[in-house]
Parts: sequence; structure tokens; C-alpha cells
Amino acid sequence: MRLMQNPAPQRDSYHHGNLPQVLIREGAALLAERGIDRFSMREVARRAGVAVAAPAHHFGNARGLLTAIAAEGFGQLAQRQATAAAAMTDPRDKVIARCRAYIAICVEEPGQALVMFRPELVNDSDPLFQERAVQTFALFRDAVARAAIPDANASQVGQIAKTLWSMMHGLQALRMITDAEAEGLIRFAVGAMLAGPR
Amino acid sequence: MRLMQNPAPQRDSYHHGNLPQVLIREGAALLAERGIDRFSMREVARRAGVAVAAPAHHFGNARGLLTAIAAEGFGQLAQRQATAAAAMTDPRDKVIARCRAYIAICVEEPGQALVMFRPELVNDSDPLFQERAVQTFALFRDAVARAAIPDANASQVGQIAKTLWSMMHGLQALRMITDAEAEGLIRFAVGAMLAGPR
DNA sequence: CCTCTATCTGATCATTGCTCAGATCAAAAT
DNA sequence: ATTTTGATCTGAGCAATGATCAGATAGAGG
Repeated sequence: MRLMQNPAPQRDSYHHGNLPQVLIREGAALLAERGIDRFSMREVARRAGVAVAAPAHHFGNARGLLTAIAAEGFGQLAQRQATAAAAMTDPRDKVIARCRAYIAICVEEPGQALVMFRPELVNDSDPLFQERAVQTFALFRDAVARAAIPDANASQVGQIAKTLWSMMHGLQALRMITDAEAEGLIRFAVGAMLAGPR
Repeated sequence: MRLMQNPAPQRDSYHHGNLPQVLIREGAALLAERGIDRFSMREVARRAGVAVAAPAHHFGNARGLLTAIAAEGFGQLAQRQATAAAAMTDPRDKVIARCRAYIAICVEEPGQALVMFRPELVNDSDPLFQERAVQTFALFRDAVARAAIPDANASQVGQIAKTLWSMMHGLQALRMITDAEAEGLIRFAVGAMLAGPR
């Protein structure tokens, strides 16, 4: 049996009030700052001003927090892509705009991006994560379907969507492009994939 | 001042003889078995039958060992791609064969693949790593150049090569394809990219 | 035989993820 | 109004990790 010796809370109230959201925000910031290999649950707790064990109550373990951060990121990505696509009228430009938004979120929200596209880091059976990830890709595939040639079947549309989605991921993960190159590369790839092989 | 108390070596000789290569092999095996987040230098040392501090002498730190594993992987990838391409005569088939080899090494050598395409996990200023990584991609780009339409310039060839290379990475990193799908997807993407936008 | 140098060892330190019993507190139940 | 309940948060403890250090070992060349 262990006795409490220094209960001293550092906050106004014992209960934080909104800890899960704060942990997600601080976690994403720490990821952006340090990268995944120097990410630490204890440091997140420290920055949130709570005990090291507090995060575990809400997220179970480190993987749980990373999963929540990724789910949050997919929500943001879907929203950004919708906004970007809405600003365009041509179906092909809508696809291009969605690709741009993908690259943009990786640049502007590096914390979320670091875990969103790493299946091995998250708990991919988490319902919220799964729903948002699937939904985000589905919206992209629908945009591709509307831009594809009229007689394209679902299988072909799926191939194009998967290919472009993968390409976006690879370009930023492998650091193969600068921001300046991105635009031309996206236009070229989207144009080529929608046209298909000759 | 610290005194040695139990020198007891567990091997025939005090010196291992070929420790760096054994550590690279065991490290890759451990990566394949546990993934990057449960990878441990100490476990690698244990499996190699040496003290926990022995690897540090050869590789400096964990990042150093991961970098060496990645460099080893790029050597293997270049070799596999060369062999696969040599078996084909048509330039386009050579490109397809190289893409297939990329996917294949990710499936068959998951340990190496786990670190080869993660710039943030390795020391990308390491000369051996850098040379092999650059060389491997350069060979791929040359294959694309020979398959591209005759009037394609270097910039266009570079775009196609980067796009296909990124796509291969994304497909396997995001786990978007099964082995069965891979062939069709690769043929479609290579055909479309070499044809370009219409 | 002796020195030099690279290799390898065991110990130590700060830090980490996780678990646990117990403290706190808001809100529901009485 | 008082009690109970359940969720939230705390500090301590444990096993494990990466990194570093002085010292032990052995092979190579003088």
C-alpha cells in the first residue's frame, strides 16, 4: 500500500477540464518539433501541466494518443480538401486542388502528418481513426470519378485514386520535391493518370 | 574509477571478428520482426551475443546502425532491379520490372525496407547511404529515360521517375495494395506516366 | 618481446512507457 | 442536504532503453 505524500496540484482546480484535446494539441506540436523517434508521452504530459500518468487514462498508451492525433489530422485534411475543391469548377482542377491540399497539410501540420500516414504507428482498428481515414480517401476517389473519362469503370477509378494518393504520400515522405516543384508535378501526374496509358 | 568484476566472455575469442555485418543482419531481422517502435539496440547486441555497448563502437548510436541497414538495403535493391530489368528487352518492360522489384524488396526484406525510405530515421549525410540511395534512384531514372518518348527532356524524365518512385513507396507504406493488385496497378501507372497528359 | 590500436566488456546515468493504489471532485442518487 | 458513485488526476515504482565511461583483451607491427 502506498501513501500519497505531495498531492499539490499546480492548477486552479484538480480536474483539468479539457485534457484530451490539450494532449492532442500538445502531442502534435511535440511531434512537429522533435519527430517521432524523440516523441515522449511524459513530455506531452509535462507540457500540458499534468502528471505523467494522466494521458494514459484517456488514451490508454502512447499508440492511443498518436491514433487520436492522426484521426484529428484526417478530419482537418478532409475539410481542407473540401474547401480547396469547392473553389474550383473544372472536375480535373478539383482533383488537383485536393492533391495540393494533401501536400499543404504535410507542410503546415507536420505533427499530424507524421502519424496520419503511418499505419504501423497507430491503432488502425480504432473506430474514429478508421472512419475518418476511409472517409477522406473516399471523398478523393469520388472527385477522381467525376474527373475521369465517362466510360471509366469503378476499378479504373480506384486505380487512379490509389496511385495519386500514394504518389502524394511518397513525394513528401521521401522528400523528393520542393514546394516550388509540387505544382507542376501534381498537374503532370493528374493529367497523365486521368488520361491513362495509350 | 570503476573496476571490472566479471570479464567472462561468452565466445571462443574475445574479439568477434565480423561484428558490424552480424549487427546489420540481426538488426534487419529485428526490424522485420518487431517494427521500428519496438526496435532496440540492446536486443540486437543480445542476439549477436555481445555486450550492449559493442554496437556503439562500430555505429556510434542507434541511428548509425539503422543507416547502415538502409545502405545495405539500397545495395540489394539496385542489384535486384538490375537483374529484373536485364531479363526484359522492351524499355517499358524494364521500367515495370524495376517497379516490381521495389515492391518485392519491401515484401521480402521488410527490415531493410522499414528504414530505407524513412529519411528521418537515418543519418542522410552518411556517405555510403547517400551514395547508394542516389545511385539506385539514378539507375531508375535512366531506365525511365530510355522508355520515354524520344523528345522528352531531362526535366520531364525526372518528373516521371520521381512520380513513379514516390508511388511505389506510397503504395506499400500506406498498405494500399495486395500483391495481386500490384501488377495491374504498376502497368497502368507506368503506361500512363510514360504517355503523359493529353 | 613490447608497444600500439582497435575491439569489446560491465557498470552507471538519465529517461522512457506502463501500472497501481490512492486522492480529488462533479454530478447523480437518496 | 447528504451520500454515493464514477470519472479524473496524482505520485511512486518497475523494467527497459540509449548513451557514455574506464578498463580489459587481443592482434598487428615494431
